[in-house]
Amino acid sequence: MAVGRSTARSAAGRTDAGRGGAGRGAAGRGAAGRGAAGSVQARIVAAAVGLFSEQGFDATSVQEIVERAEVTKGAMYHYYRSKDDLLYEIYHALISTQLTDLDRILAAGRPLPDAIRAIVVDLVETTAARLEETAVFARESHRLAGDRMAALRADRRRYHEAVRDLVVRGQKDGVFAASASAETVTLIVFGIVNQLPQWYRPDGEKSPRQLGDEIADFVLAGLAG
Amino acid sequence: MAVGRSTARSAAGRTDAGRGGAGRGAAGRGAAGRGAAGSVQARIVAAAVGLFSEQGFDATSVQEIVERAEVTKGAMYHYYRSKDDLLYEIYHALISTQLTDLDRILAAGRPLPDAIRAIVVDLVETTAARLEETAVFARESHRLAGDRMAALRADRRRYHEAVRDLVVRGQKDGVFAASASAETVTLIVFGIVNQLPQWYRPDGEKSPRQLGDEIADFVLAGLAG
Amino acid sequence: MAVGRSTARSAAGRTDAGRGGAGRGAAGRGAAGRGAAGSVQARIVAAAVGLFSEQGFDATSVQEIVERAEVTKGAMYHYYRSKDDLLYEIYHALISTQLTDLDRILAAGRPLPDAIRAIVVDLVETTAARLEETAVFARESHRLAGDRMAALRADRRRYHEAVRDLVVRGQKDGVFAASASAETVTLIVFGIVNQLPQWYRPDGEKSPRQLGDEIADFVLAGLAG
Amino acid sequence: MAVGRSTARSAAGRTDAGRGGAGRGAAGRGAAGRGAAGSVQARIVAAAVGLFSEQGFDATSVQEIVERAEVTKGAMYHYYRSKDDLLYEIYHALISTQLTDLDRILAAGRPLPDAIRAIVVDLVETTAARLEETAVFARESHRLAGDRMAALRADRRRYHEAVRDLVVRGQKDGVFAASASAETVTLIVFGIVNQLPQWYRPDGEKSPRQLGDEIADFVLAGLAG
DNA sequence: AATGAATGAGTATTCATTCAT
DNA sequence: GATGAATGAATACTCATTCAT
Repeated sequence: MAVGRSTARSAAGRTDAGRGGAGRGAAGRGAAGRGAAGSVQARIVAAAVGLFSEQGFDATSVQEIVERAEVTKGAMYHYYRSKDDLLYEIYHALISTQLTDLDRILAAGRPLPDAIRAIVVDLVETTAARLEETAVFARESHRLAGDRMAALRADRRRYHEAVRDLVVRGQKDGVFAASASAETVTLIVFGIVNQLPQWYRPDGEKSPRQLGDEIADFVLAGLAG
Repeated sequence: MAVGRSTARSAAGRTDAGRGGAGRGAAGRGAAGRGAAGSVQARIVAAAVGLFSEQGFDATSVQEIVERAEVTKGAMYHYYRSKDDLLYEIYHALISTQLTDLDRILAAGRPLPDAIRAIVVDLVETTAARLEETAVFARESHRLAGDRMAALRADRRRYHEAVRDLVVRGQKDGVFAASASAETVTLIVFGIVNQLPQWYRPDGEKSPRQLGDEIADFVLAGLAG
Repeated sequence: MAVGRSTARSAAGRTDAGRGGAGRGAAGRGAAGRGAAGSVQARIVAAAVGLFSEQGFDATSVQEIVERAEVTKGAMYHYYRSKDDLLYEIYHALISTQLTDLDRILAAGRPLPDAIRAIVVDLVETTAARLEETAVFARESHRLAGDRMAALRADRRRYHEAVRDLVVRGQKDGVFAASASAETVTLIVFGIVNQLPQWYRPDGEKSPRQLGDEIADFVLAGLAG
Repeated sequence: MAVGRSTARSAAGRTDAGRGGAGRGAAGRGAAGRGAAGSVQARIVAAAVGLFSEQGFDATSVQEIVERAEVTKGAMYHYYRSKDDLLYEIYHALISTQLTDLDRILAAGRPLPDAIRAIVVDLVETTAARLEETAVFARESHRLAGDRMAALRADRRRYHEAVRDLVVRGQKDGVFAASASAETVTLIVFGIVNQLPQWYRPDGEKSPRQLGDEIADFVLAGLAG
């Protein structure tokens, strides 16, 4: 759904509101006539996420994307200006969700260790729910360079600094040990999350919640020194 | 030097050994005639590592590699069968070094926490010394899939299992807490190392040794529970 | 106005006449709602002329035309069958005006040198007033080849032959020298006019009238031998 | 031949000297195996000139060029960086020849009317010999805009100014009348030449020399006032 | 040991146009 | 009268690789 919202930015103006509601259950001839579900935009983004995560951005051709999405190339370029634009949508959707969660957790004003645990668990859970997006993001993060991506870089930095500040406060208050610098610990935490798609398997025995707790245990124990 | 050894493996059949000992003397001429230092092979691999780490494997053209290496395309294909072959060399050189170090550390038979620390510090140090190789490795690891890369996959798994076994033994002996599973902890450790190229800057204030100790502190504290 | 008349000819069947007289009043609404002046058709043709003259026909996309005209693509295809159709309108409007002027001049029955001067001055003046149209015409004249353009080719030939006949008569009467053939002189005159858009600048110091006289002086001196 | 020389600029280094001479009569397997004559570069340029003059630069696809040249697309891009590069070569070859001729004529130091006649005749003759190149040049001259073309713009301006200066001197000396400005006359002369490809037919009854003299007669008569 | 010409399949993107609404 | 989604063929250009020399 967040995807739908964000794609509207590059689509010619038609938002989800214009589609989903009542009275228009058929969602257009095109969608109904295809095997795949969802709007044209959603199908394109889903196909792109899947392929980018499997093969990498450069190794994925636009041809492959439109074939998997069962859409013509022209249709794709009707909604997205370029292949890069598609990547932007993917990044944007992922970061937006996580930032919203972060703000909610910070607003709750819990004790530091609880806040850290909540953040780690949320990161692990949202990442587990969006393994492919995270894989793409981690692998192609150098593409955040252009002007287009400036807002996303800022979002990412805000998340990073929020976590680091929590660690700093904990070290000042004596709740956390200072053996490792707050910056290093923060980088470690994001490093762990970014690597998750490399090894976490959703069909494994551990639930995302369990894994999140396990990682939070480890991180908090490390912070306790 | 390790690079030199490994490239012989992939030379298209006309390896040094195949040419007979006599021709050896001429090898230096090409290198001396160019502005850059090192043998032709070394220059090619160095150029490839640099470009792969900056732009990714797919985004790097053979043309770019030979231009940076100041070598003709024909020359490159004289030494390497393909662009993939170049990637193999890079992986091989990195894994070989780290496995050799691992064996040395294990052979020393130190107490478990010391061994873990030694491994983490060594990984951080060798990674800091080969940031680009590690960046390539982490990013393009899915390319280990083919037959060609089977040996490398096995090496990597051996390293992984050695570390996990140390953790398991520590948990059995009660030296380490069991709150996080040995497998998860191991994956976390390699995750941290693989992410290092994303944020470690060699010109920063921390030496690799310091950083290695800091990370080892964190990991051991996490293991201590 | 000439444009307005001619476009009716190419409208896809739903011309004003076809719609019935009643609907006429609404025609102004669209124009008033936009920033640009003029009817939708006039805006489209003006945009096309400008772009074709700046970039050439092939280098101009329909998208660019409708953007400059502040019109949707669908609207454009409502009025014009194709991009070629637009070119036809431009040619048609230009040639019609000039042929009308020619007939007026010929009908006046002045002495030969005066008639030649009047024609040259008129050509220079109407060309200066429609520099862009002339630029398009001169550059894309090979597109007059198709069936569609047959009438325009005939018009052009009539103009050419009228001028040549004047020269022939002058040479027979001894008013003009015969050093250069009448055909060559005629081609030279049209060549000069067709090239005008390449160098005549409306904001320069010479008025079209002055320039026309200067060129007529030159041509008549050449004819005088 | 001039074409061959100029293309060497963008070819990888192999000049005509490396081909044409003795001992290599076969001119390479590729050339001998094809129906068309000449080196790969010459065939490509010839095909491009022909198509550009027939259809225009934009209307001509690279595919068409390589098909007519009986060359693969890759081969074309081996020798020319882009389609624009091809245009540059065509312009360059044409302008170079004409400038060389101009310098020879100016160096002869003949009386003004004779010099003007020599220039006009030479322009008409070289243009008649390179009708297609001139057609392309006249039609696509707006492409001289980019940085790449700066040298060509300068050459063209030099030619223009040389002719204008001759006219100015003639007017000062009283050899030529001043009814039309020197600048206008110069523009007229080049206008006539640029338009030549539109109507001159090499299979017609007039030889280039005859036509050149006829045009020179007309121009000199115009100048005499 | 090394060159550079040549290949041909593949790339992302743009195009004029159609059509249901 | 006008919209905008959708098409599919065409575009210029790049690629890793081969091969005769």
